[in-house]
Amino acid sequence: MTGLRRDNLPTAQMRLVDLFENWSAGEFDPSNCPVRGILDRLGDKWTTLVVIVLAQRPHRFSAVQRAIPDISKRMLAQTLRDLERDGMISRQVYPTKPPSVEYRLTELGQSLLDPLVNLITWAEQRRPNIEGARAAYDASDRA
Amino acid sequence: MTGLRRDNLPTAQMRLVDLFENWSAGEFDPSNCPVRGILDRLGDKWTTLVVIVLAQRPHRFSAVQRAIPDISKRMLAQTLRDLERDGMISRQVYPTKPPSVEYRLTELGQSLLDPLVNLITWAEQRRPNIEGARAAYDASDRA
DNA sequence: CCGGATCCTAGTCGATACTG
DNA sequence: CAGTATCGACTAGGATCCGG
Repeated sequence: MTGLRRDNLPTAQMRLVDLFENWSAGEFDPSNCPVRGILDRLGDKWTTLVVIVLAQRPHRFSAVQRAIPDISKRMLAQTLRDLERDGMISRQVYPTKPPSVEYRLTELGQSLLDPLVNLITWAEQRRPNIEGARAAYDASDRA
Repeated sequence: MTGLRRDNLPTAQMRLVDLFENWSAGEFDPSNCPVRGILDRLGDKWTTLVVIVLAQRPHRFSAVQRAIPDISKRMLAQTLRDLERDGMISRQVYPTKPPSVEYRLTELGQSLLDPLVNLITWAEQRRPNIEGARAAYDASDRA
């Protein structure tokens, strides 16, 4: 009942079992975990949105800001810098007057779109379940 | 050069274009964005790890803590509660003495494993690229 | 127009101590 | 064993001003 038989498991689960065992073998040093860094970045509130916006087409700084109305300049600049540092987007400066800077996804950035779309699709499909579960939980426990 | 032709695009990108246009049509209210809530949760530093641990098999509270050595009781309890609230895990209390509580993924939680594995796989494959880009960026800009 | 630097607030997380 | 309560440190993030 507590064990896990490897046969007849969904492939995703099997993959995770393998991954986890590999990590555990290496003492599972969390700072060395490749997933943490990636997911932390994706979860940092703006990165995903910026990637989605740039997936449409290259954008200038203020164009990104118009596309995401509730982002501050500070966070936009920081998010763009981090994404550039990770090689996900490229920054092209046109020394016009006034200057303009165009951001676009690199090939690496494009390659993120596939898993990202999977996640978004999952979120869309399962949103009713999640919201239902939340409502039920809140209703029962509030007593 | 700035436009985006719908033909001959990767499917992932096309999906995103569609999604984004739908969102924009509704004024893109960020608080109504289903993805934000999901990704925020996944990015909150522990959720993903806990899901991965529970994907191996059901765990008791302290077993999860042993599997993730650097999580505090406080954060573990909170993460488990949030996941339960979202219907991703179920909480089974055995009124033994001393009490024991077992957590396991629900069907909804299991369904997250597929997109999650995609993301992890992507992160593993692309980690050299990301780390290389980081090193290059830091080397050039430090001047 | 683009974005860096500064200041400050508000939420987040960890350590510790305590309860059922 | 399985949590909760309280506190303090840390930090993400918004507002604003400034420079290129």
